[in-house]
Amino acid sequence: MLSPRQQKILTNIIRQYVSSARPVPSQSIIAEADIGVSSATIRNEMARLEEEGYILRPHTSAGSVPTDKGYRHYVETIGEIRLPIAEQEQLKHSFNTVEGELDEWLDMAASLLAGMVRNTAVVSVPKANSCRFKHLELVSLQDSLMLIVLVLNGARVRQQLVTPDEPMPQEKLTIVATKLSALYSDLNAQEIRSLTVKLSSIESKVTDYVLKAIDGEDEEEKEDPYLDGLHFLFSQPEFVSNRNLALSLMELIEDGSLLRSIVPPGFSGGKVQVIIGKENRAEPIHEYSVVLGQYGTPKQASGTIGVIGPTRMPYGRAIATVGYLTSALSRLVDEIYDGGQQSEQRDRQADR
Amino acid sequence: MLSPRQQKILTNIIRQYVSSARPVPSQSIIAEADIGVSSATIRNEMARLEEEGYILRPHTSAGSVPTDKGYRHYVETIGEIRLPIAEQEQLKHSFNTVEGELDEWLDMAASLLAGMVRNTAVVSVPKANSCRFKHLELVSLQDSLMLIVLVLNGARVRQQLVTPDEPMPQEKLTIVATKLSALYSDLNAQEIRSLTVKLSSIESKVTDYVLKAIDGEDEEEKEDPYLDGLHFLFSQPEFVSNRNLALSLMELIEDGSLLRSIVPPGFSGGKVQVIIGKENRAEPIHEYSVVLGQYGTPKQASGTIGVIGPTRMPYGRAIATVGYLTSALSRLVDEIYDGGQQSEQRDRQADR
DNA sequence: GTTAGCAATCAAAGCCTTAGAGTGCTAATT
DNA sequence: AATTAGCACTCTAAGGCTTTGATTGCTAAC
Repeated sequence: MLSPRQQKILTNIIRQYVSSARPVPSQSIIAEADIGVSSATIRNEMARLEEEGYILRPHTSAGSVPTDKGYRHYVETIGEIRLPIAEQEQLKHSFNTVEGELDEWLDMAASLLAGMVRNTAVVSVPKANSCRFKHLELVSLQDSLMLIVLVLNGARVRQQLVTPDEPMPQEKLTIVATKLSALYSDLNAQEIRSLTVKLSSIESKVTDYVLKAIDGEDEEEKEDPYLDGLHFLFSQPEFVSNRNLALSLMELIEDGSLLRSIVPPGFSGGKVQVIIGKENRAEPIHEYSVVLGQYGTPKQASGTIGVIGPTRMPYGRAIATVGYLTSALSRLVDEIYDGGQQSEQRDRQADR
Repeated sequence: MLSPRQQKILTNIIRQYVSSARPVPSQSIIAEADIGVSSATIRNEMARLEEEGYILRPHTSAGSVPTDKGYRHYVETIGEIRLPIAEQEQLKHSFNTVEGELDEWLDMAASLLAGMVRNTAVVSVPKANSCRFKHLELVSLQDSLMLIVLVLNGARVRQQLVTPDEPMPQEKLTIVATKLSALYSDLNAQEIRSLTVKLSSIESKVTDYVLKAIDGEDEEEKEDPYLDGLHFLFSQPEFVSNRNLALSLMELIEDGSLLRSIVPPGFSGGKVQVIIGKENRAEPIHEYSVVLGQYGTPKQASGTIGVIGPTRMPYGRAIATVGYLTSALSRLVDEIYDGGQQSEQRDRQADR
């Protein structure tokens, strides 16, 4: 519906508005976009763009500001975006400085994303769709205090302090742990429940905890996501003009309910998804946009990574970065969860 | 140096200013403080308080605003403060809804503190002054990936993914883990290093990780502290008047270097410490105050809990709450770290 | 369809005035 | 010597008015 020239103008308006945060006048469009017409023509086109709802004007004699619809059109038409090789290298490099634990990778991902897009980044902990027992360990810390360490599939480690009824020496605990580890190996909660083995008091106490923990994993994710770049929310000029909105957004973020209200109902992996302004379900983010990716695979485990910021956001960069990090984290999850495919795994190793 | 009446006036100015955030006029002092003099007398006293540096005036015809010195005096003279019983009960109750992991207790502490004082709360993870090996477990996740789970004293669990050179069946790993667990039990890094036992390739690889982990614990604390109530920083009127300051503070908080720059060099447990405005070492918090407590004991493990907010802060409440939470967390650390004293432990149990 | 030219529009900044909150000072009072 | 009533003085905050400058909308010519 938009002529190529209109598109070009719209795109240019968005580019300029994203970086300057002020209405874009027809003059600076001719200056920046290499289009062979005068400012008057641009103004004519602008009038049409406004009629169609792609832009709006703060007042009669002001420049153009993109609307949600304008951004939407922009996002739909930029097509595949890749990060420049140099920046990919940089990300890869930072990523490689981390070692070991999943947490740190996720934290790093949030930090990189926030830095690249200069907005707030959120990374949720991957949630496995099936939770299986892997291993159990009981450690006596002192006579009447012991630590249960539970390893689930996907290298998830859970721990809890427990006070047994009577003191338990380490040897005894080791025997219990070994027995239960063998018994429950690779089972899920339901399968463990259906076992009809006679258990001692301590064994059933431990089993109770194990079941509770696995059930907990299967339920809603309660774990707080990794956050970074919160301060960007407040350095943006949008914050000044609408303080209350930014504040309620911040509370949403802090109490951890952000992702729940952001992620749309039918969100499944694949492409990076962009939700712009009023397209958001949650009221407090009607003036914000979100760029979301899902990493991992539904079969194994999957988590969400995203950026949130004012609708005036560098969508290209955001989409590219989220896309890049999505595949990086996917590889990671794959490595941790899926042992079967040796060949694939070698690929991954080589890739890093 | 201050007459009782001057004290009374100063205290009242602070109380009012803390809750209203606007200069306190002589009128409202007579209204609130039950002092048998006229506003003219108050004004005379105010003039003297200003000369002495306890208060200052935004301009000639404005009311009083406390200075750092004024707050300092106030804090020195309020004496022992206890939380009202009702609120103690409430805290205790919230605390008891949490179960199990240390992390959750700390998170809860931050959340409660922030809520009570309506400011940003920080709780650092307790750092043990000595780190000892407790237990080791190796879990095979797939042919070429294994998980090392290391338990240290104080119920600290550390984990790392490792790719061994050759596939290792679980049985083999269990044997290795059992052997090393027995060998290193209750030793610290140095003692482990001084052992001269011949180790297999896999055993020494695991040992390397163990040593690295223990060394890491002994070093600077790198773990991010628990944060809550960040949004309070931005709902305060102070934020509007000095946005840049609040922003740099927020960056400080986000990159985790906050506690390092807050905690004064010779800070050791005991009493709750209050650092007001310019008394802070770090430049970005010269208009903020910090109320700090140290929990745990130097002998076992200790962490820091604190509130940070504008100098206009409810010091009484803050000190009382930090004090309360300090002892609550101390009990917790004691329970986890110190097994020797049975009698003490029973007390603690009864107390909850 | 494009464009030059110019009047019309509007926000932002500056300036002035006013209102009122609150003090400082003086002189009277206890 | 301390207190206080009373009043002039000070200073901010708010409102209104004007000016400035950026930018458009429109018209008429190309």
